[in-house]
Amino acid sequence: MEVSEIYKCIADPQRLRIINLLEAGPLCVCHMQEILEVPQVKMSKQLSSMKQLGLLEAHREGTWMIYKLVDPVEGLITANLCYLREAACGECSQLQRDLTKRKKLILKVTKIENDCPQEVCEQIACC
Amino acid sequence: MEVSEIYKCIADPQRLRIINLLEAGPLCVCHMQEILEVPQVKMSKQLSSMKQLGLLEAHREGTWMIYKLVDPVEGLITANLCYLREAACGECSQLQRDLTKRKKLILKVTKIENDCPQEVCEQIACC
DNA sequence: ACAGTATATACTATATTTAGTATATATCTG
DNA sequence: CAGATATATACTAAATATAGTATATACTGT
Repeated sequence: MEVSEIYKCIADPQRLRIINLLEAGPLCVCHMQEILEVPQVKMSKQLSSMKQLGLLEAHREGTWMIYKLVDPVEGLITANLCYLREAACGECSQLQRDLTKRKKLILKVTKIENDCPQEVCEQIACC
Repeated sequence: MEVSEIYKCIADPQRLRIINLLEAGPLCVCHMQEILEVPQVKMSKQLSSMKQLGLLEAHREGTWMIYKLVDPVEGLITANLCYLREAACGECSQLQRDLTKRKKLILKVTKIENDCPQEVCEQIACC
């Protein structure tokens, strides 16, 4: 995997937002969709292209597909996210907002099915 | 200037090589052309697009245009270059080779016109 | 004013990326 | 097995980016 591919990936604001979310923990497609407010096709296509690139992995859990970040180029992604989350620009504050939204969503989902321990849900958003 | 624009810029191997060169100091178009071995049009167009983006600045010196890096987003570029120069991938070693080539070229150029102090040439490659 | 060198731009062809609609697949539930 | 939910894919239209050829501009030295 070439570094230029990684940069091409994070050069798209939408994809950067996906990576930002997944860096905080695995998520299923429908939750990402809800957080980023994008149509299903778009989300699915972006995820599958990033998976093909080797940047993401996925496994099925019932009808859900849980995606997670692989970050193969020795933390290049992590380093940049770390940087961007601190930075003061429009895109950067969006990343922060997405993370907040992610937390709220996971909490909400956890409340519905109260038999699932929150630690688990926080990690894989399984229920 | 949006961060995604910066990433879009370094996502192109050719442009990354240009940025890598300029991070080591200002250079004129013809020298970059010689180091990267690309046709004049391509070089010129890439430089002008990066200039329009606000990533580069240029000033004329005789018939030469000297370009230099502006790096406006608080060292995002510098941080990544720092990272990439250490990394072990094809693109990364190319960056190292370009820097070596740059040094040699500047030395060669300096020898021809021996009335110009080398310190100056190293910095702006003026002669 | 002219020839030479360095650089930029206009225009065009081509390739790559993105977005949307419709449809397919996979899994679960009753 | 039928209906519901979640996700993926095929196909197409549209937008963007890239590359090449030819031409223009800007400056220097004669």
